[in-house]
This record gives sequence, structure tokens and C-alpha cells, in this order.
Amino acid sequence: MEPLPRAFYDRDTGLVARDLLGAHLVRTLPDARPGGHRLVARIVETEAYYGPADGASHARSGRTPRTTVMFGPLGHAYVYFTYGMHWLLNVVARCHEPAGAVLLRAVEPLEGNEIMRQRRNGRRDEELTNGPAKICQAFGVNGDLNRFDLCDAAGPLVIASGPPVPETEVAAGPRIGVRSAPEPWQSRPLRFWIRESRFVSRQGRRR
DNA sequence: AGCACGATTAACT
DNA sequence: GTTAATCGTGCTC
Repeated sequence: MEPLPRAFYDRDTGLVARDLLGAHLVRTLPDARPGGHRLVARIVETEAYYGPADGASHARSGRTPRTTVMFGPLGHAYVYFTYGMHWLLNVVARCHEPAGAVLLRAVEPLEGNEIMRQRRNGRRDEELTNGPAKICQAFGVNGDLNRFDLCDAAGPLVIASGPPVPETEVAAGPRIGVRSAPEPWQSRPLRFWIRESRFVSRQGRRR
């Protein structure tokens, strides 16, 4: 397991979002024995959120208690709570903007599927982690992991390198759930996914 | 102090 | 296609 280096996140946020496709999300559970409970999944869908200028980003309100982490160190987790029940996981990434992050929207389970299935109420593999809040439920991610360093191989949550995804397999389109954001932010193609993956969210649908 | 709404999901019709 | 669940956040008064 080789964590992506911090420099990986020191680039245009959209580029980082695209290049995170194919990388691995690795969760080492608190009770893990050596060689024991570990969850691994391949990232198949992401979204880029730029800084205060991005009308769809939480950073549009500037630096607040919630958004401070996006102004902080690259490669750290931005985990937030929404709709009164769901956690969503981002990784801090930017180069010239003051804040930025990439939302992990869908991953493909590779290891630890049984533990994910327990946490996801017995659903089939395609529905374990095909949505941003589903990832957090399956991986046991909540506010306790906010600000954690995803570049730290010894940490509880890591993004590691994986087989690169060729450009021909990458699709891009408008971000999901930002229809009330002002243009051009509502329409910019900042959502990236692996075209043929059965594990992406909102298949066929939009909005 | 009060309010409207949300980077969603699951269960409906 | 529609809607309830449920509460932190940021904004207004």
C-alpha cells in the first residue's frame, strides 16, 4: 500500500479529481489485528470543488468553522454532516485557489466486502458504496475522521495509488446536487467517473 | 433566537 | 416520478 504523496494534491482541483479515479481508498479499522480488518475500494467517481469563487462549494461562504479544513493542509480529510443523517468524505486539494477539495462519490469494493455489507444492511456489492454517503456508511467514516491525514500510511484512512485509468475510460459531466448554484458552477463538468463501471452513483439519472 | 436549506438516501406511487 | 427522515450550518432579526 503506497499512499499518494501530498504533492499529488498540489495541483488544479479538477485534475486531482480526474486522477483520483483508479486510486484505492483504504480503511484500517480501529480493532484491526495484524492482517485483519481492512477495507479497500477503487475510486470510480469524484467531484472537484474549488474555493470561495465556486458557487457550489461550501467554501463560497469563505472561512468558517466548517470550511477551515479546506484552507488547511493538502491531502487531509474534509468530512461533513448533511441532511441531518449523512456523512460525506472529501480530500483537500488545490494549487492556486485559497481552498478546494475533491468529493469521493463512488468506489468499487475490493476487500472487506462482508464488513461493508453488514454496515449496509445486506445490500449487493453494486449498492454498497455507489454514493458519497454510502461510502462513509460502509467504511465507518464520520466526523471523528475530519482533518485526518490521508497521506499517512499508519493512519485509519488512506488514499493509495492504484492502476491508472486511461483517458478513453473517463467520462465527465456536471456535478450532482448543485442545481441551485449559480452558473457557470452548476454546469461545469467537474464530475468524473469511470465510464463502464457498474459502481458509479445515479446511473442513467441526472440531478 | 429563529429560519431555510442542504455536495443524500431509501421507500414510496 | 415524489417524498420523509433529521439536524448542523450560515444567515437574518
